[in-house]
Amino acid sequence: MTTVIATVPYHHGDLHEALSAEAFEQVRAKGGDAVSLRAVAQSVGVSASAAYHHFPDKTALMQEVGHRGSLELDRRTLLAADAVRGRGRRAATERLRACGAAYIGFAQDEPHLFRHIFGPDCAGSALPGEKTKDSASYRTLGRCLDDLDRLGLLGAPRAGLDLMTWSAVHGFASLLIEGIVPAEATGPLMATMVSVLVRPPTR
Amino acid sequence: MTTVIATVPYHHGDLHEALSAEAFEQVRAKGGDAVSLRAVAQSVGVSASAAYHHFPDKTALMQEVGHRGSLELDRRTLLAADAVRGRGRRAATERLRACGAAYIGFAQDEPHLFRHIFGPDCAGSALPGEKTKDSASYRTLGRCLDDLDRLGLLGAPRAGLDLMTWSAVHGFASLLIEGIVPAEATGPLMATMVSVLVRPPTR
DNA sequence: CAGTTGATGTGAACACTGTCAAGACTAGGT
DNA sequence: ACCTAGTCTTGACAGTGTTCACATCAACTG
Repeated sequence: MTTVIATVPYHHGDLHEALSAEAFEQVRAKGGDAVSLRAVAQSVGVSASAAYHHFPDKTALMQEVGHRGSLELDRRTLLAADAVRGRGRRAATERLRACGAAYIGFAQDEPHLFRHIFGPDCAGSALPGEKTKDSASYRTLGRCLDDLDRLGLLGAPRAGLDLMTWSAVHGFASLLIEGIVPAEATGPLMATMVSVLVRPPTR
Repeated sequence: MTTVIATVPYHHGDLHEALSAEAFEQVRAKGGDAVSLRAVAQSVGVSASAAYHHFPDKTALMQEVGHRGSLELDRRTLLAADAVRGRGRRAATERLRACGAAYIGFAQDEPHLFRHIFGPDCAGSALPGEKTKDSASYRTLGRCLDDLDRLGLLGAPRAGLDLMTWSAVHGFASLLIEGIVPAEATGPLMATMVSVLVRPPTR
């Protein structure tokens, strides 16, 4: 039991944070549809109606869960992209592949979270001000394409390529976690992507 | 109103069909999460528990709704592809674009249905025997690519292109109906797809 | 320091959900 | 005529999101 130095708020400490964190963990484990406000509240050791002093809705709580999830997704793709060093053709190509693979890998590792992030409750209205449209993972992917473009390796005009790439990666991830396409298809998919996007080496 | 000739079953006529059709309509209108077994049963004019003599679960009913939905999706894509006549370069290219646009158009017109079809309840286990993996719309898309391949217009090896194309179209449709990308992006997206897949005319 | 105030908690209640068990009705075969 | 098997209803159970009246406690006001 650590004594908190900072001014401890009223009864619980920080119920908002506690509820949000617990909800996140439960969504991650059981999926958004399977978690109930009551269960989350009980796990935190608080009455169900207490949550309504920190969130207007169950939906609001779930949206915050979605926001946490998308932060994690962004982190993973950025990490994967940054892990590939170098400025040459090989590096730029590999960076794009790694970035896409990380996106898909996240969906594979955390299917419930992934579904929830892009589910109807969260996707439409992210936290105030920010559009999911320009999410960090989208921009990370775009930067990989920029690198290729700078090297003159793109086989098609740059404009629109990021949206297409994101769509393909996202769509494949969705189909994957629903069991519609097998996990073994991930490697080939990214290989096809690269072969379609990147101009073959002139020799 | 078509009169059924076959031996009319017991009390209701064909409750299985009636429930399935009504559920389909409600999912289509309100979305899968917003329809309840009880409401469907009541609309049909029957007690809620009556449904359990025709479906083991609510999930089973919803799966049948999903199946109906995917039949409709298949029909739309096939129709769009068949509407483009001709065997030349222009026709084959336009056919691919039309096929993808129809897929996306379905999602746009029937977002609830589209979400439901590929939602966790339906996608995994379609009706007995058939994998959604080789759905008709997937095969239709593949045939468009075959046409292009026969004409030698594909800029990359044929294998894997269908999966990538499907992923992109499906992913874009998903992002679109969640409001993450704007509807105006549909045209450009399909244009980019074509420009990436189809080799530019040699002149 | 006494007292008001507003944020934060509780418990009970409402209307709803999916699901199940017990019984009523009905159709068809013997 | 009877019985069986299929069909549907009523009533109940546990669980859900949400709201209400009420308790509690921190901090500010006079």
